[in-house]
Formats: sequence, structure tokens, C-alpha cells
Amino acid sequence: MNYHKAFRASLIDIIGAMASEGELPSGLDTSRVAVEPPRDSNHGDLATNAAMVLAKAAGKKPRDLADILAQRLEKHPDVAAYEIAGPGFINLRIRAEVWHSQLAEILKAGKNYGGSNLGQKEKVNVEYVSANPTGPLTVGHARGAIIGDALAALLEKVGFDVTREFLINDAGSQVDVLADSVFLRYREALGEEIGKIPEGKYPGEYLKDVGAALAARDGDKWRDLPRPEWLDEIRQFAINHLMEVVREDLAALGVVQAVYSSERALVEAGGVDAVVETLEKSGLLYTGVLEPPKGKLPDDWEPRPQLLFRSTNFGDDIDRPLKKADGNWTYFAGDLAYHLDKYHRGFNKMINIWGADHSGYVKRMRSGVKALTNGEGDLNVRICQLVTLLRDGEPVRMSKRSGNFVKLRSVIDEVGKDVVRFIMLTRKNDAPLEFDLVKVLEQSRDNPVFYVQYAHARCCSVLRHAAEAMPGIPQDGVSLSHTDLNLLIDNSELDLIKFLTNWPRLLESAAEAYEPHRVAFYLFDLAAAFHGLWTKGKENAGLRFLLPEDEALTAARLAMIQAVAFVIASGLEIFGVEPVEEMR
RNA sequence: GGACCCGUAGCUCAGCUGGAUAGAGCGCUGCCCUCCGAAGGCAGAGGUCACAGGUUCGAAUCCUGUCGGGUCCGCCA
Repeated sequence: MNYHKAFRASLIDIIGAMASEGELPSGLDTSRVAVEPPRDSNHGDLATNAAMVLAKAAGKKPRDLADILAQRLEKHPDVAAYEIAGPGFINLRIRAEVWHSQLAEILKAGKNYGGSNLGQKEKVNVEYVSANPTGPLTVGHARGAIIGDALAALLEKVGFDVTREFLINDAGSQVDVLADSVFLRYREALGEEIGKIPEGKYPGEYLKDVGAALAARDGDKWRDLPRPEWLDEIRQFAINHLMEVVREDLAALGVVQAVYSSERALVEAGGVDAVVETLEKSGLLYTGVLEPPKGKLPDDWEPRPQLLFRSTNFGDDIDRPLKKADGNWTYFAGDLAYHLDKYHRGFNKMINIWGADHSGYVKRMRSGVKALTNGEGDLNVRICQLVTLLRDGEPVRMSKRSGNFVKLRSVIDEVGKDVVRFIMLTRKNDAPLEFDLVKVLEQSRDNPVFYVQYAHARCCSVLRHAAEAMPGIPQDGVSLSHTDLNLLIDNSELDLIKFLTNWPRLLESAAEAYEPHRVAFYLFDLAAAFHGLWTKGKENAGLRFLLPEDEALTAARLAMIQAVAFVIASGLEIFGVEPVEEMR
């Protein structure tokens, strides 16, 4: 499937054969040998650095080693020509038939082209969003949701067994504040005048619905009772209600997660006790006093002995407390319990998508996972930088009354889910992103969503025309794969096919780097290559896709177009974006 | 004070985990529609990859330091 990988394997075989024939020392470390398409296509179709990386161990000069390697490579059936360049690159030209047969592979695989078994069904847990259940999702949440979702899909594409997960942060004191806020709205719903929402409570108007729902269900049952009597009940009611809101928001984005874990349930089931026991056994707990925080000191800071975890043993900057002064577990303790739970559920590989405000939390969590799993667990945290919402270059005003944030839902309603999803993936996660409500709908080349969708629509448009004008040509991938693809001889056509064969390679490298945004840039480049070829047909009639006098060549070109459409569609599928067949 | 991230064309950003002459869009200049969608394409100008050292055949990429910008620092979540 992955041509470059397969070619590299045969190069490694050649090196092995030369070693056994005594032409090279045996046991060479070939791990750094790369086979890649060179950046400059004038250098050929494939380039390898083998001679340069092996030269020292082989005791030869790079160019000399390149010579003898190239002589072997020349005998490879796919190789048409070679040259040795620069410090010892071997540049290879691959015979056109190889690209034609690669095109046939794409057509047979359809949208599955590019998938692989790189992950070997290894279980991976991707945790994302994990918002506090205290309000509707914001545009910031959406970025994490989309990156997490696309990363999960990307990992699935290359053969990992992925579980998408959401942690409900329902264990801390913020949900008590939520309960208090909802209680106010509940009294309001019963006809009381509650005045201004006090400082420190959630002012958002969306809580009116929750209060009203509670009043509708229970009447004035709770109104005159003291807080301890209603706290548990109303808190859970509010959490359930708001999680419904969150799930609806996610559904509107097309995000569906398989597992929703409740931190509260986990703690109540003794999850933290298991953490303490495990860490205790390893001698990683002690009672001590932390240095005061640097910078501005919290008003109420005082030195106090606490139960501490030796996270500095694992690369953290200071040891971290597990227990608060009031005897409750810290948020960190609960999170440790959650990650230990993931490990017990069989996940050694864990990926968390977090917002920028959690960056200071990464080291301790990674330390915790290492400590709790004897080093078996591997937690990778991807931090999403902030999203700035603009409208035609101007920052979008936040409404104080609605709680000072822009609801994701209103953005989806305005520009559509697919646009939100794609744009959020056009930056790497650790760079800030500007989201301009006007620009993302612009129909021009500087809007990547449009540009990529347009390329797909153009492919479909050609196929539609072909179905009418030349109905004798089949349109499905498998039939097209059997047409005479060797008729595609123009360099611009071959270049496009070569670019398509990079797709499996790109998927694997994006998956290994946990960087779904690379898919977006690939799709943009593919769209550019396709649009360019299209226009060539305008200037040179011989390159037009539909040639009524030449059915065989037309079929071959339709095959190429269908392959482009497949790859764009499969890329968009990873993003959860619907490919459009027609621009409106 | 400390941690993490960022610094690449006038602007917005890529750069395939260390490769060859550093790329794209916008903007600027000049072209291309009797013809599959010009919602597009082609060409040109534009660079001390923040700076200084180091590692090696080779650095925008890795290491150290400096300078700028962002996000943070808690017994919060």
C-alpha cells in the first residue's frame, strides 16, 4: 500500500544481501535510512540518504558507497534511472508503469486507500473536551473536540484500536457552585425575585432552563430546606442537565464519544484509595511542606504539612499535594485515579487533548501515570492554544449577560459544522488560531475549506459530464482500475499520481506525530495540483479530461480524477467533513 | 522568579521528526475564459529561518545561552 515504505524495505534487503556477500560489513544500523520523494522533483521520484548515513560504519566515502548501492538499485524492476548527487544522495527515477499500477491500487481501495496496520490494533485512549459540566461549550472547547476527534480518526485509519473518551469533571467544588447557582434559578422559576447573581456563582442565563426544569419536576419541594438537604440532589440534577447540553453541542459538531467517565463516580468507588495504595507501596508518598509559590503569593498562603506525591522523581518541578486542608482529595488525586482506571482498562497509550490553561499541569500528570503504571503507561498531552473569534477582522464582542463567552452552537448555526471542523484543523494544535466568521465562508483560494471542497466538486462535475457525454465509460473505482492507465503519459498527470501516492505516507507520519493538521495541508496541496491540471486543459485542449474522440484516454483520465476524489473524500472523512459534490 | 509553547517573505502560516537552490496563501506587478465551473490558473518581485555559540558529512529542524511574544503558576478546577 505505502509505496515509499515498500521501496525502503527492498533497499534494506539489498543492503542485507550486500552484507552477506561481504561487500558491506554485517550488522549495519539501517534505522536512519530514509526513502522519500525529494523536495525538488527535478531530483527524481525517490531519494535515499542511505550512503550518507551508512558511510562511516561501512568505512567508505559517501559517494563511493552511493555508487555501489546505486548499481544494485539499478537492477530493481521499478527503477528507470539513477544519479548520485550532492553529498551522496541516490536519486531514482521510477518507471511510469509503476505509477500507473499505483493508481490502479488507489482505485481498487477507494476511500480506504492510505489505511494501514501501523498501529497493529494497539489500544489507544483519546480523551478530549472533558469540559466542566457547568455550561454550554465554547469555541475554545470546539477546537479540542475537533482535534481530538480527528486525531482519533487518524489513528484508526492507520490501524490503532481507538477509544474516544470524555471525562466529566464533576468531582470538585465547581459543581457545588453550579448547584448553588441552579438553586437560585430554581427559586426564580418559582416566582421569587432573586436580584443579581452573587459574585462567584455562575451568572449564565442558560441556567434558567435548568432551574425551570427542576421546578417543573419537583415543585417547591426544596425551596425552604437548608443547603445540605438539597445539595446532592440538585447538583446531580444540574450535572445531568448540563451534560445533556454538552452532548447536544458535541452532536451538532458531529462528535460522538464512546465513553463518558464520571470523576465523581470514580472517586466515590474508591479510585483515589487505589492510587494512594499504589504510590504508598512504591514509597512515593510523604508528608511535607511545600515552598511558597513564586511570583505573587496567594493571600491565604501559609506553610502546612500535606500528603505529597514525589512527582519530582519523574521530571516534575515540585512534588504535588494529593489532599487539601479540609481533608478532601485534590483535583490531581482524582485525575490520577482516572488515569489509573484507564490503565486498568487496558490502555497503555493515552492521549489527552487539553486547553492552553492546563499546560502547567502536564508534567505532574505524566509523572503520575509513569509512577502508577511502572512506566508502562504512556500519556501524551496535546495542548490547544487559544481560539480568537473574529468577524471580518474585528474581535467578536462577548456578551456579559450570557456569561462572557460565545456559544459554540451559535457559531455552528452561522457557518455550519463542516466549516468549523475544517478550519480548526488548519493550524497545528500548539499555535493560536484566529477564526473569522466572515473569512471562513469566503469563496476564494485563501479559504482552505472552500478550495478543497471546490476541487472535490470539480472532480464530481467532470464525472457527471462524462456520464452524460460518454456513458460507455464506467465510473466506479474498480472498473476504472482496469482501464488502460498507461495512456497517462503527460508529466503533469504523472506528477498528480505521484502526489496521490504520498497519501499513505502522510497519514502515517501525521498519526505518529499526533498532528491531524498535516492532513489539511496535504488536502490543500492536492487541491492545488488538481486545479492546476484542470486549467492546463483550458490552455492545451489535448490535456482536457473529456475527449469525445478518444474514449480510452478519457477513461484513463476519469480514473485519475476518481482517485483524486477518493483521496480528498477520505481525508475529509478523517476530519468528519462531508465532501460536497456541487458548489452552490 | 519558574514551567510550557511560539519567533520562517510586508501580513497569515506550512516545512514530511537532520538533507540538496527554504515553501504556500493574502497583498503587489504582468498575463490566461468562443472551450469539462475564471469560485480557477500561469509568471515575476519579496528571506541574515529572532540573535549568539555548539553537535556533524549536513541544522529552520537537535543542545546551551540571550532577546522578544503568548499561556500559566494555588490545598482552584
